Amino acid sequence: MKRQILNIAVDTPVSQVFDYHPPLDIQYEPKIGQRVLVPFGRREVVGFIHGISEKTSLPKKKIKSCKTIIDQSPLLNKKTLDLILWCKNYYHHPVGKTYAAAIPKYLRSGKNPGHDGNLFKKSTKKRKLTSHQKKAYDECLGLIKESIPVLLNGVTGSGKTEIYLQIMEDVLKKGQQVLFLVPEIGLTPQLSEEITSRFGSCVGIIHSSTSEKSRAQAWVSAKENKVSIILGTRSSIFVPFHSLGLIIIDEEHDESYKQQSGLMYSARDLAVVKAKQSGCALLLGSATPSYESLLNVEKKKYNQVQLNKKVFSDVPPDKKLINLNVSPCSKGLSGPLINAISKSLEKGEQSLLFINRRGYSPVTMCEDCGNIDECPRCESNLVSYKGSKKLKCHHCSFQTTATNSCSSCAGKKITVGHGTEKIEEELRSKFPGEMIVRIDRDSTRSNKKREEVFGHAKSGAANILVGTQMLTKGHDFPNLSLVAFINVDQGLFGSGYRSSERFAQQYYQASGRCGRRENKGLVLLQTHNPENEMLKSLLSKSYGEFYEENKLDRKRLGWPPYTYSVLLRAESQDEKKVFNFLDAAADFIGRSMDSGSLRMLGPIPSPIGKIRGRKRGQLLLTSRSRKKLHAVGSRLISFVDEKRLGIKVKWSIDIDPIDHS
DNA sequence: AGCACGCCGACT
DNA sequence: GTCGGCGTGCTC
Repeated sequence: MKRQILNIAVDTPVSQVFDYHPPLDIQYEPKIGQRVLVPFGRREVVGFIHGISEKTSLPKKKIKSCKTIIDQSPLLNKKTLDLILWCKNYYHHPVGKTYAAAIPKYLRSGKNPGHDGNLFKKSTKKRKLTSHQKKAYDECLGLIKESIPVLLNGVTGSGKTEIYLQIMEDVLKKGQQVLFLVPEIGLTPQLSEEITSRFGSCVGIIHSSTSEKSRAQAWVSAKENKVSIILGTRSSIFVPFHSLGLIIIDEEHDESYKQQSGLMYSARDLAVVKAKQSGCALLLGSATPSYESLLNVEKKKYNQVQLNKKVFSDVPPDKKLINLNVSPCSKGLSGPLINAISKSLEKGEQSLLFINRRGYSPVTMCEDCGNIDECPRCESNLVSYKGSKKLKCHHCSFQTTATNSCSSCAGKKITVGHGTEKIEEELRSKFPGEMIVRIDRDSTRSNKKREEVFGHAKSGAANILVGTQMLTKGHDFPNLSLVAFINVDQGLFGSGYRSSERFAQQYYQASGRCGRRENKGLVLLQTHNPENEMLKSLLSKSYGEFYEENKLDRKRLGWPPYTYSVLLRAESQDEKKVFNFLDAAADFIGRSMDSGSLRMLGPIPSPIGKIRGRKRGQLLLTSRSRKKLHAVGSRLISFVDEKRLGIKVKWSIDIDPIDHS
């Protein structure tokens, strides 16, 4: 009898699997999904059994034998394998690289984590649902059985979390497991506390600062049905469950569900695939759903449950525009805004100022010669930091000490524009003695600092909060009565087709958090375009109504979700190599595509044309037909592979990119 | 991705 | 003479 052939996926950037014989001294019967140790070139690597067959197209001499089969029972079950396979095909990613992206490093190195023991359940303290919550809960429960995703579209403060938790409990009672995905755990500590305190040690937690070993432990525990819940960030979508009954995607609109390098998957989209493949329920939740999901509701691909009532009934906040053409700013703050903050302080309430730019100022310019400080390695201006007296690049690690005089003409340098640091400085000068807290990536670097800063913000000790989008993500500030957007124009009218959606989400998320209980809130928006129709809609309408209006532009211009898109990127020190590659790709696509069904934009230099000394370019493909786009992608990859076009440049393909840059 | 091989420049 | 730079090619 012939020896079996095992098709092994190895972590290497080629599209093929590698054929091996089972080990000579066979430990376990080979099964798909097991890890194996194989000789590969002159090293030994861990691979995965991807297929088992009787024949191979290779000469027998070339085929080596596996050294060992690591797992007795496969590490990866059928459902996880199906998802990995789907990923490989959909995202046009090399087989072995797809396995590598899906599986924790600890397990990929062949190690086994062992168990951490005690699995007791804590008593669950169920909260009583309001009548509106109960209605939404009942609807969700009914619709979840229809085997299509349910979008729980519930305004900020409507108590979505309690609904998730009670649905979870129902699923757990049936003896099934739950996967609860969140955008970033660091941003929602209260949620993980709530879940662990209710469900105790049958919860496995996976996020960016979970150790490699604990991550592996959570994986294996889920597979062996030793934990009932996995709470985690996007990579948890690949956890092999023993008997998964429900996936919850909290804040489904959040862009951090999309991986931005390597296997550029969307955990939210994969959840849809996984739920379908494994026949489990899927609940997506948001106060500001993505346009993709809202369109899916319209297309009846999702069921929707709406929850428009807050748990604590409140008066909606007043919303006002501040016309910056009439009320000039001092370092970003207009007179009316200063007055509003004063009033809020007098009442002992909190103010939140939103500005999506960290640092002191985005531009530093010489007053005399107009010279602007730029990064020597990137096509980007250096951001000034006053606190640390530095100029930093936000695209690479470059930083330099700030000087007062221009390097070319010795003139005086001035800062142009404002970031969180400058707003903070101005607030301190206008409101001396008040506790002001700045919340952005820079001020929350360490766990300790993050806890300190958020602690002050949440306890109400800090009267004024300044921050980036970090502030709008899932935090409750009980004493908040004023929310102000410093630079509306940059957000709402920013470049990229998604900027208005993104700003609307930030706006509704932040403004939904102000004015709880009886104190009426106020939302202020500083703008140079007070007559703009889109801005007026934002103020007078709900998120859903704004979407109905705003989506028409997206549809008219043919941007996602009304079309699908693929972005081919390339980078190299040598700009010629970048465009040789992209031109060849564009030429190939031009020759092979059916006219009309595909739109090609580029090749063009990327919006940031150079990062870390490497020139960057891109080629965008859009189409109404996902199928066609996928076929073009496949052919393009084989073409690049065959012609070895990719050897001189670093290139990548991004399926369903979140923006076209 | 690793890792080796191979072919050119500037060192003891 | 050879140490080492990184371009090229292969891994079942």
